[in-house]
Amino acid sequence: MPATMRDVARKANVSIKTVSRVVNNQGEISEPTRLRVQEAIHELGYRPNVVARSLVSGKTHSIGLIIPQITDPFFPEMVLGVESVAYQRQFSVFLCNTESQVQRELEYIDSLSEKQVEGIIICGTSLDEEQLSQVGERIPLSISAASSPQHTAVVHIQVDEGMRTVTEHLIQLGHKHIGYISDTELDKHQPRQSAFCETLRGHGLADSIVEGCAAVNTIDEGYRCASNLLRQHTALTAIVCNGDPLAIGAIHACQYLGRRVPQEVAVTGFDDIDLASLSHPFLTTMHVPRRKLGELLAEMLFEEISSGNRHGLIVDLPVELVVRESCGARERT
Amino acid sequence: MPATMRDVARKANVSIKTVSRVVNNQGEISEPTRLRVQEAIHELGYRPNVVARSLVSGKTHSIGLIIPQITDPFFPEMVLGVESVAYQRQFSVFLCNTESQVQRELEYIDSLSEKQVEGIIICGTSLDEEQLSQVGERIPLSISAASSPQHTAVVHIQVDEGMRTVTEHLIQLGHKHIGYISDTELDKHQPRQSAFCETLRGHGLADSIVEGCAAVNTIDEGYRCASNLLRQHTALTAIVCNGDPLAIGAIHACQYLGRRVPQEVAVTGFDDIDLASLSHPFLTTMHVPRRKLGELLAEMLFEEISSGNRHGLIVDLPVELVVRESCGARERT
DNA sequence: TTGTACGCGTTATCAT
DNA sequence: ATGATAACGCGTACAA
Repeated sequence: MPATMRDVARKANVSIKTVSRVVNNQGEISEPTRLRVQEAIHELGYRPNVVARSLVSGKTHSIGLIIPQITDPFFPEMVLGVESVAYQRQFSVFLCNTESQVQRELEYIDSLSEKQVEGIIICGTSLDEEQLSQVGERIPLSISAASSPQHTAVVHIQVDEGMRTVTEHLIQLGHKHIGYISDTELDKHQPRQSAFCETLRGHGLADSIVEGCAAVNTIDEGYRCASNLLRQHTALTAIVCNGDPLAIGAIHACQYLGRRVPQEVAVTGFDDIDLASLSHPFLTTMHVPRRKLGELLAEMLFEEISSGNRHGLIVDLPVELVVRESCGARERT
Repeated sequence: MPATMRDVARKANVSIKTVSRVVNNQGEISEPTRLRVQEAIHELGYRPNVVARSLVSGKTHSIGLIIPQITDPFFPEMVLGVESVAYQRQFSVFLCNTESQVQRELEYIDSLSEKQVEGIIICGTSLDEEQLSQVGERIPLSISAASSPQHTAVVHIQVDEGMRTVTEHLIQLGHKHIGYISDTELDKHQPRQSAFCETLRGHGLADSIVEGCAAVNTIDEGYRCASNLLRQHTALTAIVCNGDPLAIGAIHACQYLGRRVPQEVAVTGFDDIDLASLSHPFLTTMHVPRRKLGELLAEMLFEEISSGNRHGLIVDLPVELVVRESCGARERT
């Protein structure tokens, strides 16, 4: 049973309010009583109870961070970004791992708001615009997403732009039969996928579109999907992957099927995780500034928290093509 | 201003206590009033305020998790382990990233206990046994460490055993001049390092001991240290690294210096992160069950939390040698 | 079955 | 400069 202000007050022969004053350095206090109080605090090992403080102030100095999977190499850096700016602001962050389950995401949102967090950051949500708006209505919300629900601050990673760039890159290298593998549900309304399709269509390659769907962004899934794709569509000379792990799996699949990368099949990734510069061949991919993403999301959230109103800020985060070896940009025959 | 129990009570024409009863499903309540209350709850969008609840119960249903760096590939899986068992128990976890700074670790500990977390898990601490004991004295504490401070539950990763195994492996392959690279301060009292030295000594190779110190467990640091080591000690035919990223950096250094791995220089890692099975050559390393580690730490913590007393449980977590290519176990000439 | 009154540890408003 | 007292939102004991 830790000591309370009351205990300190008794020991120092002062009122509770006086203790409160020295703890928070507010108001004028005579030097002798201040010292008496501080001594009592020290002797009793008194530490303020933030829960009680929060009940009064209505501020918990904590936020929630919801992500699908911390083991997905995309997220650690982004979490780092969030955590570091939260630390600067003296906020604590609840980490919530949904394992990509909508149900769990909803549970976490409820749990967090019951715990009176002052805001929530969601990255890689499974919720729709409607649901996000509802959440943003009652609590500051900062998300990374393609759409821009009302009441929420959002960071657009320019992922469609990026997908267009990669696809153009492959077309320029002479590819006409290009496959697409994604870990998000295949759906022409997905900005990435539609960017991919439209780029092909823009070059008169509409008929060559071929897609595969992975359950999660892992090497194994990439291997599985690419194997299927390559077996069913022998004309394929390139595979665009929406995630580096998928791409690395795809490269393995090519190697297993005896199709050389990049000479016979070109492969591209997305995100530029550490693995991308260590795979063989080195992966051509889109670089996404993940730490920056986390920092931005956090800063936007704190902006809304401190200002007290939901401006629904929107920021674009550019991505950048990193040409390495897996497309044979220079050697393709 | 969210609705409170009082608001609900007024709306439903009942006392606060009655609302409390239906919210917590306790006591007998007549069906009509229960319905009235539930309707009021729904209409007002009432959500219980966990902060107030915590103040009364003294339980916050949250724990703290302190790690050095989430971007170090060792930690995401371990964090996953902790988070998933916390989720099962309906606990929230505060993620605290110290960036390996003692100062920050101490700040986090204070902040967490002020926030009344019910326990703290620390992995990769910079604190000494004394400091950890003090923390464990006033709050359930679960750590992964080499020593076993009082009042704390600890998981021993059998890392000295592992280091011995790797070293033996190299000696058996005929190596006589073996270097050692670690990201922890070089100190003969470090269990890993002393296991390494003693194994060499046990085989009459005491004179060949050579060590390098890395600042952090990264590929770049491994590259830097291994370069120095190889230049200063040309007789080296093997390098033991206390971390896979270091080992991968070391391999790069060998390649850069024109020394083939594993034919001319053997390299071993530690931890068996994903990278280890993707590097070239594939890395021989010690597998550490990281998710299991997180789960264990969490379970031990919850055990102490629910039982209410500090038994200071101690558990050993075995590691396992994974022989891949980087030592040329079969091809060495 | 339902309500009253008090306490949790802190901050804030007014006095003194 | 210091103190008494009432909140904050909820649970619990004890009544009714």
